Amino acid sequence: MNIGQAAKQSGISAKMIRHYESIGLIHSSARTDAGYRTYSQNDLHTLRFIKRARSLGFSLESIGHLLSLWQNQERASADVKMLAQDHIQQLNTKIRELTEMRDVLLTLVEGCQGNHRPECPILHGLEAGPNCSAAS
Amino acid sequence: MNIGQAAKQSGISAKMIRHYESIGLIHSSARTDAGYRTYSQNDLHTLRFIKRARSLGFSLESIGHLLSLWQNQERASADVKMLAQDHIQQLNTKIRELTEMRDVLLTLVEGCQGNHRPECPILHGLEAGPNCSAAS
DNA sequence: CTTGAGCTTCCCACAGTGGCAAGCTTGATA
DNA sequence: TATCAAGCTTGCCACTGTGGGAAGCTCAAG
Repeated sequence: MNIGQAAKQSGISAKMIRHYESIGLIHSSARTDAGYRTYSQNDLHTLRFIKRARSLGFSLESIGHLLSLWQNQERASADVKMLAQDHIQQLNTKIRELTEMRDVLLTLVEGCQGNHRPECPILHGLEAGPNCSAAS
Repeated sequence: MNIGQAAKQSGISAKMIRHYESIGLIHSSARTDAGYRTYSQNDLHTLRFIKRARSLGFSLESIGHLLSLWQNQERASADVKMLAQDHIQQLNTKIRELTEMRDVLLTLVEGCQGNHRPECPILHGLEAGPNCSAAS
């Protein structure tokens, strides 16, 4: 199967497949005499694994670790679990940060008339600092 | 005040202040004869505005809009409000995505023994796709 | 006058993805 | 068989926002 087919079937763009190869995330695929990359079902399996890991927000670096654990029959599930928990932590941190931002913004927006006049608590908030008293 | 002072007092690194100037987010500051950038209280005010907008997650592009509204005495608060609401939307979308990722991962992690043995539901989940039945 | 801190510009890096261009291959059709 | 479109190749540039470093100038204090 050529790269276009592999892209369609894995959900990863051809561009990205080449990129993943270039950074060593996946092994260099086989090539035809003309130099076309060819992909086996096994390769496809790996690409799908990557696709799903990406969709859970793992970084390419973490995915590298996950792949090597996946392919290592002697792995300890504890190692995988640690990676996953670590990522959950990061997700929670990010979620918390974004939620705080949103809540501050919501407060500001609620106070804003949103009319034709220039008076605007949102701008005042940015000026004075919503977190001015609460440090930064 | 030199750029170093401005950086300390605004919380934006000197590096970034120069960058913001280079992309036109802020006006080019005054210079001494020797070519050193100098910043007034007014400039500092602007930098702090940017700092706070950044801390609420606004993109530099949006901050450009916010700045011009801020400096325009004839703005309509409705315009500011729209920008803010738009950003809240984006934050909510992101929060939702990350939360979904986290929840899927939590489910996988719960099923994993996390011991010395290779059997690992997390890897199975990545293989088969946690969202395999639920589309992607 | 020397020294060290601070400033200048310019280039490189990161993660992850997209786009474009020049040139070759492949397969089908006229 | 000649040709044409679609698909492949590599390579370079873009984005966002930030940091690092180098080479060289300036300023203030000793």
